[in-house]
Order: sequence, then C-alpha cells, then structure tokens
Amino acid sequence: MATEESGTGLPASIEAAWGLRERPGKGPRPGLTLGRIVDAAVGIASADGLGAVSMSRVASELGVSTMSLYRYVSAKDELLMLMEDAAYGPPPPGEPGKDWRSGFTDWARALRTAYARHPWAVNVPISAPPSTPNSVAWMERGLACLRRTNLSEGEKISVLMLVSGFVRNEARMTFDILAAHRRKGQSPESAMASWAKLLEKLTDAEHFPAVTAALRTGEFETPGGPDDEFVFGLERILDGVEALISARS
Amino acid sequence: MATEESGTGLPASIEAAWGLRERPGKGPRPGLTLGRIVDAAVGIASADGLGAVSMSRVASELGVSTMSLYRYVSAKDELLMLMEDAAYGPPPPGEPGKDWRSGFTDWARALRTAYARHPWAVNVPISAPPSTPNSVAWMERGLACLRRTNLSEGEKISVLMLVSGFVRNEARMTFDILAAHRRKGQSPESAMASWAKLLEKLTDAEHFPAVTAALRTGEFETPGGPDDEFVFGLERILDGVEALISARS
DNA sequence: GCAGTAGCGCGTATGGCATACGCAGAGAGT
DNA sequence: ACTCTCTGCGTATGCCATACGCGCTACTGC
Repeated sequence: MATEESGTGLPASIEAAWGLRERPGKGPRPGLTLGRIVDAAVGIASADGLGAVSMSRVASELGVSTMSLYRYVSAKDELLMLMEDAAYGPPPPGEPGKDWRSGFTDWARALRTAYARHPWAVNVPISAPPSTPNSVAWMERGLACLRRTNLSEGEKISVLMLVSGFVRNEARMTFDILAAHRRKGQSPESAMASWAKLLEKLTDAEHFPAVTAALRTGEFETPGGPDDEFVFGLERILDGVEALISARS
Repeated sequence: MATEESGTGLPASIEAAWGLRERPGKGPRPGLTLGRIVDAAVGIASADGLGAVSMSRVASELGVSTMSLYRYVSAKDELLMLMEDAAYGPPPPGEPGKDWRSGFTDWARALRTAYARHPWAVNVPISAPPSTPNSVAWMERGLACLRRTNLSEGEKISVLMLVSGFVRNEARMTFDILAAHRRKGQSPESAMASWAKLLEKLTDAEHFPAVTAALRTGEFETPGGPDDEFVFGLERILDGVEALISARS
C-alpha cells in the first residue's frame, strides 16, 4: 500500500514533504519532484483559480503525462494539501521582545497576508487538522506568542484555532466574494453597496425591521473596506482573550 | 435572458424562492416545483454527503430526466444556494425579554444546531453575501438581538458577520473533520488523540518547543469535546463585544 | 373555435474530470 | 547476467455539468 508508511498514518506524499522517506535507489531515476509538481499546480491556481487545477492541466504544464503525477501523489487531495502548505510558506520569525497581543496580532496579519497572496488557498477543503510542515510551523509560531501568558496549554490551542479560523474565514469572505463580484463585471468596491440595494428591494420594514433600520443609516455604503472588517473582528477576539487572561491573574 | 428579472440581479430561481415571480399561465403546467427539487437534493446530501448531489442523481430521485431540472434552476450553484437556505430553515423566534448577550448566544447556538442537522451545508461554496430568504431572516433575528445595544448599525453588522462566520467555521471543523476521521475507520472521539500522536512523531523539542510543550501536558487527549471548543470561542468573542459595548457607555 | 406562442420535458452530444490497470523499459543489487 | 523494483505513460471507465434543439402542451388573442 503506497498510502502509508513509518506508521504516521500520513499519506506518502505528505511524509515526503516532511523530508522523511529516502529514495530506495532501485528503479529508474524519477524525472520529477514533488516540489516541481506543487509549484506547477500553485502557478495554475494563482493564474486561473483553484478550479483550474486538474491533474491533466498540471501534467501538461510540466510536459509529462497525466498519470505520471500519480507516482508522486496518490490522489488529488494530497496535491491540494501540499499546495495549501506551499501557500502558507514558512511563518515570519516573530520579534521576541513583544507582548503576547502585539506578537499575536502580527502573526494573524501575516497569515492574512499569506491568504491574500494565494486567495485560492482558502478553498482547499480541510479534511484533517494541520499536519503539513508549514501548517505546523505556523502553529508553533502562534503558540510561541502565547507562551508567557497564564493560559493553559489547552486554552492556548483553543485560542489559536479561534484566531486562525477567523483569519481563514475572513479571508474567504473577502477574497472570494470580491472575486465573484469582479467576475460578474462589477467593481469590487461596489460589492457592499449592491448588496444593500438588493436587500432594500427584498425586505420591508414590517418583516425585517432591524435590517431596514441598518439599511436606513446608509452604513452599508461606507463599510471602510474589508481591511477594517478584519481589524474589527481581530480586535474583538483579542479583547475577549485578554479578558480571560486578566481574569486568571 | 433567464438569469435576471425585476432588476434584483438575483438568479431567477432565487427570486422564485422569495415568492416573487408569478406563473405566466402560458405553456404546459410544470410537473415539478423548485421545492421538490430542493427537497430531493437535500435528502441526497443528508444521506450521502454534498458530493453525492449531482444533477442526474437529483433528477433520477425525482423520476425525471436530468435536463428537466434546468427549467427550474439555471445552474447547479443556484440549487446549492437553495439547499443551503433550506438547511438553515426559518430562525427561532427569540425571547423578547432577554438581554443582548443571552439572546445572541441562543441565536448562535441555534445556528450551530442548524449546521449540525445539515453538516453538508458548511461545504456549500459562498460566492455572495446572504441573499436567500432564510439567510436574511436569520440576519434579521441576529440584528434584533443587538437592537438595544449602543453599537452603530455598521458595528452590529460586523458583529453579526464575526459570530456567524465563527459558527460556520467551527461547525465545519467539527463536523467535517470528524466525518473524515470516521470515514477512515477511526472513532470520532479519537480524532484529537491521534492528531497528538501524529504531531509527537513529526515534531521535536528543538524546532517545535511550543508544540512539544503543549503535547507534553496531554491536554490534546482530553479536549472536552467539540462542544466545549464552540462554547469557549463564542464566550471569548462575546466578551470582546461586551468590552466594546461597555467602552461606549 | 382556431392560430400563435411561450413554457415544458427530455434525448443527444460535448468536453471536461479523477483515476484504475497494466505494460515496457530503466537500472541497481546480486 | 539476472532479477526485481520503480519509472513514465497509453488506454479505458465511469463520472460530471450543461448547450442545443425537437416535439408537445395549453393558454391568449382573434
């Protein structure tokens, strides 16, 4: 069975990404590397979106046949996992002098930047907790920011999941919806405004008083942009975490 | 063009879901309804997952040909939007006497319950802000919980997005990863534990000190279950919102 | 009552997709 | 030199969404 080895339970290609797995010097030399395959797939996704990534497209980009790829990757979702890992890249180092909150804010912003650079990454389906090299490295960096707090280890992990989930979700909303809006020929800036217009047509004050009230203030039209939405959410969450930390001391 | 009408910019089938669109008594009586199609699709998704929902499968479930469905829905993603809307269902009424926080907590828990009933719904790709009847009704209810706070309308919407995004993301993690784990033949309870085992094999104390420290406490093994994770995250976020509300008064 | 016409169901066809299977040749270890 | 494993890949299967156009239905205006 090519899907397991060394008892990690991980797919073979993911083990290869961790640098386990030596070449058994038997048959012909491989003409490809996992890295080249992943790079080609990432290039396609960056150019034409995740939907354009097909095994045959990746293969033809590399000048090989479709089925050759299956010598390196046992299924397409392994390739997707590796693409996501490549999208994250190694986490930024992090400055040791900083308090947990500003360090963690940097971490979250850096993660968001990674998604901004590779918007397709938010659409990779997640079927397992983080287990690729860069994912775990990001997790390590995030936990390191929380090291000096009085949170329990379990709480640190919960906070990490909470914030990374927020960043991912926020990135998805932002980059995905804006991209879809652009695809429909509208300018990305007009997304909120045309949503408001739509809701005005669909809702009436009797059945939707709260929505109507929100629409009346016109604040849909001046949302301040997606970046403000990100900052707002992150600040709220970190305020909540800070409250927990304070309650502990 | 069948994709637009009445200037809402909405797909025809979504307008139909809003109850706009009268039948122009011209041609033969339709043999199907949008509702029956959506119900069939939901049934398939509930039984075999979202991936099992194909136009031909839905059609054969209804005893009609594949292409008949396209008289009611102009593309598969419209069907998916309608399925998602059906998964939410109408929001619970909400008790008027409650303060914002407990009302909003109820709202979030109810939303999570809706996802728990239809785990496939978290995998419906989002390409637009909420614009189906039940989505907007849930939004109305959520905003109503925040009515008596001193937040601006824009902030209320931001808070709503923050919390609904959290619920969706948390549901995805929980139900999706557990389902994948179950599919691999493992018991859902062992998911966290086997992740910990995996990380122990992949990380060393030199390169991953924080992860190693977290693993050493053994808190991975006793995570308290996904429900605790949900409650923890929600409490943190609401603490943050509460801090904002207090700062305003 | 009758023609026109819009809406309906559906058969057929196109062009994608992931991937199972097995073959031919490479090349290291014996 | 022989064997055995690993390589690349051609072929084939069975999915998928959906464009197009035909024959039919049943209501509207005459």
